[in-house]
Amino acid sequence: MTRKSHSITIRDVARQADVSVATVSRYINRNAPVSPEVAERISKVMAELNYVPHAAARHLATRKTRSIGLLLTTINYDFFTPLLSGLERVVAENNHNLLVATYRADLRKDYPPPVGPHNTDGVVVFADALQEEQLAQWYRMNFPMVLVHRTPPPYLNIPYVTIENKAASRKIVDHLIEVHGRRRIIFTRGLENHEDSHWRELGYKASLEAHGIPYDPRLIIRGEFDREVTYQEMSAFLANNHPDFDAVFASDDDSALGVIRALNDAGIPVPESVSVVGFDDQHFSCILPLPLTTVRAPTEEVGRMAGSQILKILQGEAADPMTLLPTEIVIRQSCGCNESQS
Amino acid sequence: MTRKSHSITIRDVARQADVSVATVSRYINRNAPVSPEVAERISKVMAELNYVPHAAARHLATRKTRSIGLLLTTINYDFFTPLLSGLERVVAENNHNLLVATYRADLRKDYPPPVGPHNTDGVVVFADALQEEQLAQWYRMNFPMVLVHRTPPPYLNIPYVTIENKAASRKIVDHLIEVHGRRRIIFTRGLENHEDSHWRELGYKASLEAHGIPYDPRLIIRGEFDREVTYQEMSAFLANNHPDFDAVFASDDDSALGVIRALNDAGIPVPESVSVVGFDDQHFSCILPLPLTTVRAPTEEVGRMAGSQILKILQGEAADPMTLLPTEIVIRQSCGCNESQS
DNA sequence: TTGTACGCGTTATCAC
DNA sequence: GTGATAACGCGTACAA
Repeated sequence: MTRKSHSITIRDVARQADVSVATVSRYINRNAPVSPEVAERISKVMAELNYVPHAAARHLATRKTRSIGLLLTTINYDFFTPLLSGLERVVAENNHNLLVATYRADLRKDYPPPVGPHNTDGVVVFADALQEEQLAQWYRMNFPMVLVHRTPPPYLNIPYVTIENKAASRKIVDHLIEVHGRRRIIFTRGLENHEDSHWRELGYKASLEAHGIPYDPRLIIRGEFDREVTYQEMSAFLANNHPDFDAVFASDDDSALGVIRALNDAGIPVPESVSVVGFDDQHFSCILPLPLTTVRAPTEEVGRMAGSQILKILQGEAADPMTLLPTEIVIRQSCGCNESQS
Repeated sequence: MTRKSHSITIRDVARQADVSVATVSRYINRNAPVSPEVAERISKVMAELNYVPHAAARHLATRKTRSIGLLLTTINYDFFTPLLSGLERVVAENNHNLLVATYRADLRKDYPPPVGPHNTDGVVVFADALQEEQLAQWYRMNFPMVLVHRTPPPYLNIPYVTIENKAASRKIVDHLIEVHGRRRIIFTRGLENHEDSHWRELGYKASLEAHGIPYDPRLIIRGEFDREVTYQEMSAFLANNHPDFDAVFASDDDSALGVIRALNDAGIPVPESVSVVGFDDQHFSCILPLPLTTVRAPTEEVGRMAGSQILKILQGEAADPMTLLPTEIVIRQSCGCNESQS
């Protein structure tokens, strides 16, 4: 260590305020009484010097980083905006920092995740950003975690927050069937290994079954929660001679846009000939000239809840093992209804 | 310090591998030769112990955090998704972490920004997240910064990356005038203190002037880059007896949606009676049933460039003082054109 | 109420 | 090529 640091430290403050570093520390952390006049002196010197405690040193001494990590698979979807927004707000309100990182467990098995015990006090893990093995390891060492849009494996008691997928999916498909008389309904799958997609498909099947409609695997289309992929797949479906259909349940709103575009390309009138519904109620969904009938997912609240759960754990409280946020279907016009938009 | 830490340290590795901590450190950082067999031993022990170096300790010793901060005013807009995505990618590729934080300089004058020299090696500052005074202070202490969507005050030589606003705005208004014969064009302003909005307005004015159309302040509407605000303002405008108009240049696509909705509510046909154009080419803009004529802003690249600039600085290289990314107008249908959508 | 001194986990500087 | 060991800046027993 040769290079004398030129940054100002607590020692500089102490010297100028003519007290010990301990006193300055106490003043900063307000964890022990400091006489008013000394406090005044310290405060003034700190302001003069623009002193800000060095985080790393603090972390090392405290063994707390005051920051929490968010582990995502990708940042490509607008879906993440409300999630991030909600999480950041809660985290910031509690004077913590937020580290945002992407990680594809399947791609980088040899590298450790970019956020973890070494640089955060806890992490929020989205969907399948982490593999079970990694979850298990952190679980064993009691590292605080909260899962979002994913349930933990049964033997790992990790708190999670997710949304109600199945019932709402079933309801929206019910609507297609009962109100609009649709019976040949396509489902565009989301990403594999993504529970949301899985549950939505189950809701879809449940509805079909309840109405005595046979499940036809030819009506299941790949979509990956991606507008472009869904557009391609839907177009391919339409191009070949395909089974009849009269509705599409897209696994999310973004895919629904891909579906609609493919349908438009093919000259199939929506919603007259084919009803289209989605999931999420994204930012754009209500404003489309053909407003989307969809399921409202409280994504921002998922972010907030994840934040408050992880903070609870950090404060030594027990987190709720499971937070299941309600969803509701919102009927607009892409299904064929003609209600006023909301 | 009472609580003996149970985390495994470099010392544990050293002991088990039967070498000194210095050697382990050398192995980890590959900054000095280590005999192959020793390397092998260390490597094995590290894997067994799941050892990950403690970031804070490293930071303290190195005086480098290996993380960069992103300072935003808010995360409410989908606009940030590509920005964040681009930035995160570059940052991660260079083995750095990304701290995302919001800060409203105007609201919390007494609190220091959540990211800064104390916990990052450098920050990317969006628009007016920071006040000049703070910029100046960090500049004086040589703290690495890159501004995005903002130019630094003239006396602060801070690198910035932003997009070409004025020329594109002028071009899109030219289009309205020259191709569609519009002459009474509304501009919905973005946020105050936001340079993008400012430059877009200048482009708007330049176009008017070039065509000999008088500037009418009554045609300037508040919008704040927000769909809802713009909707309200536009509706209010329409409700009172207002001057004639035949087109709207919205300061961003999100506002354009608010405009269109207000117009729809009022029964004014778009684009027949009124052309509407936006700015940004957001994710949803091309898929609208009335695809939006707008300006394509390379927001993801702004993120990437900001990342590479700040990393350059961290590596001791000089950053480009200014990075001005080109924009291009994309003609779709909301202006009245009937081109195929892209 | 205040000060002294040690430890947090790592890097880097010496010697060897 | 390797091993001791002093920093890095801060928090906190413990003593006063």
